[in-house]
Amino acid sequence: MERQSTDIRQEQIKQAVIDIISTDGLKNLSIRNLAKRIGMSEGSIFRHFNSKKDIILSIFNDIQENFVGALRKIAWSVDEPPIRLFKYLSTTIKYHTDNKGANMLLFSEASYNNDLELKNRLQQIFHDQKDLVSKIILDGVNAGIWDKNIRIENVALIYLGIPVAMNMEMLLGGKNFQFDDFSNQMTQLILKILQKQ
Amino acid sequence: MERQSTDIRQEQIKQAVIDIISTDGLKNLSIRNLAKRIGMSEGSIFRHFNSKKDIILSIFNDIQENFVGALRKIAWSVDEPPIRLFKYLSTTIKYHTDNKGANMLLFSEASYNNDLELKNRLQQIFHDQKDLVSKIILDGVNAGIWDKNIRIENVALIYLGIPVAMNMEMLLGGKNFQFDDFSNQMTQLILKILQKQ
DNA sequence: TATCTTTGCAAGCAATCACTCACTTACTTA
DNA sequence: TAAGTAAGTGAGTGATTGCTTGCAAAGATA
Repeated sequence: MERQSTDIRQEQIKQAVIDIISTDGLKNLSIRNLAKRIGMSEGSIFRHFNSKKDIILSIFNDIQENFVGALRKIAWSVDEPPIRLFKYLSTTIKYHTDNKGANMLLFSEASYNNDLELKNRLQQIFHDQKDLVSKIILDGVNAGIWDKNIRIENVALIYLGIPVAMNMEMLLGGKNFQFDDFSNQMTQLILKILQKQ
Repeated sequence: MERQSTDIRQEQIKQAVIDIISTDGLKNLSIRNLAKRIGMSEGSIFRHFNSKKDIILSIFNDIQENFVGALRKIAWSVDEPPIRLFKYLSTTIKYHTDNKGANMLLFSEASYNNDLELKNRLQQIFHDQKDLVSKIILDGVNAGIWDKNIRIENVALIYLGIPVAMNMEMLLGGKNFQFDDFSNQMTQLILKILQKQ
C-alpha cells in the first residue's frame, strides 16, 4: 500500500471504526478487521495509534469538538431561548440519526471494557450536553418566559433521555425517525414542562 | 464440588452473571470467570446451559417475568391514573437503582454481540414498558383527566428516557439517586406534560 | 548523493475465548 | 442390589484477540 501521512491514516482508521460498528457490530471491531477494511496491514495501524483504546479516545475527542461544539454555539447564541431550545434538540437528533446510533454504541464499548479513562471522557460529553441545555433553560427563566419553580437539573435529565431512548429504539428495532417532525414534537413537550403555571 | 440440581445451579449461574457485570464489567463476563466465581468447573456450566447466550436469554426472561410483570400489575390496577403513573415510575426507578445499572449493561451485551435473538428479546422488554405506560396515559385521557391532544407515543418515549438516562449517569459517574424524591419529581414533570391546557 | 526519519509489511507472540470430550462420581429407580 | 441417569471434572480444541518485532523501502533533509 502506498505511503500516506499519519494525519490521513488516522482519519481513515477512525472512519473505518464507525463503519464497522454500524455495519458489523462492536464484536467485529478488531484491529484485524480494521486493517482488512482499510486494506493495510495490522502492524501499520499501530504506526498511527498507540493502542486500540487510543483510537476510541480520539473519536471521543472528535465528538466533543464537532458535536458538543455545535451545541455550545447554539446555547450561547443570541436567539430567544425557545428558538435555541428547538435548534439544540434538532441538532442533537439529526446528529444521532445521521450516525445511525453508532456513537451510542461507543457507550457500550466504554462500559464493556469498564475503562475509567473512556468512561470519564464519555461522562464529560454527557455532562456538557446537560450543562448547555441547562444554560438555555436558565436564560429563559431569567427572562421571565419560563416557570422559575422547576428544577433545571430534572428537565435537563429528561432532555438527555430523549436522544438516548431514540438511539435505543434505532439500535434494537431499526426504527427510523423523521427527525424534523420528531424534533418539533419533542420541543413542544419540553416547552410544556417549562411553561408557567 | 457437591452435586446440586440444575434448577439451583441455573439460579447460581445467573446470579453470578449479574455480580460479575456490576463489579468487574462486561469484559470479564467469561465462562472461566463465571465458573471461578461459583467455584465449579467450566465444563459444569455447560451441563446447565447450552451456551453463554442461553444464560443471557434466561436472564432476559426473568426480567420480563418479574420486572415487567410487576409493571403490568400496576398498569392494570384500579387506582386512579395519576396514582398508577407514580407507582409505575417508582417501581421502575427502584428496580434500576437496586440493580445498580447491571440490567442496562445487558443492553450493551446484546448490542455488542449484535445478536438478533438477544436484540429482539430486549426490544420486547422495552416495548412492553412503553405499551403499559401508554395504557395508563390513555386511561387518564379517556377519564377526562389529561389532555386529549397529546401524542401518547411521544410521552411514552420521554418516560422511557428517564430510567435510561438515569442508568447512564449511574454507570458513568457512579451517581446515586434518592429514588423516592426522584420518582416524585419526575412524576410531577410528566404530569405537567399531560395536564390540560 | 548520503543520511535519517517515517511508513508499511508479514510473521509471530502470549493470552483469552466459548465450547467439547472422555471419564468419574453421586443419586434414582427398577 | 444392579442398572441407568444426572452432575462434576480438567485437559484440550481451534479460533481470535491486541500488540510486537525485524526488516524493507519511500520521502525528506543535508
